[in-house]
Amino acid sequence: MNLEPTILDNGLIKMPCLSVSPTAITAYTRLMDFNGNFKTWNTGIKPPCENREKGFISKKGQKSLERAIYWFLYSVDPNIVNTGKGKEKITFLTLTLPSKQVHGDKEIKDKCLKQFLTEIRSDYKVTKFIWKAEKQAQGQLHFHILLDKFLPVKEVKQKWNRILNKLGYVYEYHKKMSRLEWSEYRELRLKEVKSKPSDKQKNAIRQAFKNGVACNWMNPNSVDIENLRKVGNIAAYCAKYMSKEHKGVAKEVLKVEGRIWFSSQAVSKMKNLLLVSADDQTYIEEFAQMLKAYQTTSKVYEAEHALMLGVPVDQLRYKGFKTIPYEFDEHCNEIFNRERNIKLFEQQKTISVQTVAPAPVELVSTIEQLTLGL
DNA sequence: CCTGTGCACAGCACGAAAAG
DNA sequence: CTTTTCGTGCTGTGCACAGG
Repeated sequence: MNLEPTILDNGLIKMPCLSVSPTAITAYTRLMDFNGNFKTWNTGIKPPCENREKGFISKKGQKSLERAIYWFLYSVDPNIVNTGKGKEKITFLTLTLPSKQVHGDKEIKDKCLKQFLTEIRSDYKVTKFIWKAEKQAQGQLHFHILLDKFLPVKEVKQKWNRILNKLGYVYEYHKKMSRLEWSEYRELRLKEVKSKPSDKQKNAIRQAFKNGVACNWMNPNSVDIENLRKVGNIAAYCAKYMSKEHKGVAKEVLKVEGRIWFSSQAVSKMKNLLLVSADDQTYIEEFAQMLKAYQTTSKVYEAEHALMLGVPVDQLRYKGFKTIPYEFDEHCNEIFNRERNIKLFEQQKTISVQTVAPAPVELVSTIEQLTLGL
């Protein structure tokens, strides 16, 4: 694409703009008049469309979910995106139903998920979160939630079970499990193990039975907190895990009624920074220099209407680029009150030069890999 | 890749009231 | 007192298709 502004026959300008995300910078063109107002390309004809939910996340929904995840992680701690440090500041949990789902998806979301979110907001001061609803193979609704605090599993489990039992899900579990003798329970659990069970697994089952009896089967394992310790690229992992596309035939039982995902307002307002060079070409010129610096790598992707540099802004900052990273900082201050601390960035510089800079130039073969997080 | 468009409505925020 | 529910206003997403 062309990085120079061009004047059209109708007097409007095709203006190159930059969209800056934590992980990439993309150049594209927008239509402007001479007063600096954006104009739309289209003719004002509204295309016919049916705004109906499909039950599955769309391609576009996937993209915005991924973008929300990247911005969320970056706002909690830039290191999570840049170097992988800071995992202890977030929680990635899965909420499930301990017995067969008998209510509609909307009802469960309204009565249980809504209340759960309200409570963790007040109890743990959670302000940023993203949730995604999915169905398991048997059509059981469950939720993945990414949030900005480190939560204690035990408490969260009790909380979720208490809330769930408003609809009777814990009591149903209790009724089913308290009937079982140890031998029956063991048999049931061993069915889940595909290969020959190890001693460790056998012990775990025995312990689970003991725990179940101890709490009268009223505290099922309905909460799972993902252990992120061994995950290298948290951002890519979460984005992939949460926004994974539904494969194969769109089965009716796997459809989710109503909202598929949502982010809190604090996350919703995090949008990519838009840079327009109205009077001078400072931003575009710096972007061109950036492209030059990375021209031999696979970080540059050119499409017909877009030119993308898949390098994190902070990394560009350490490379010595100033203007765009500075604007990006200002933007971050506005949308999530990041403390502007030059010393912090100087410290990061020394760390990041070692952890980020020597990264081998890996082959990015697809646009998906390059743009993950946009 | 990026944008805009418009409608319905999910669901957030917040406060207040009710329930425990 | 704390927890839960309810009411209201309003934000912003999903949807398909248009443009570059």
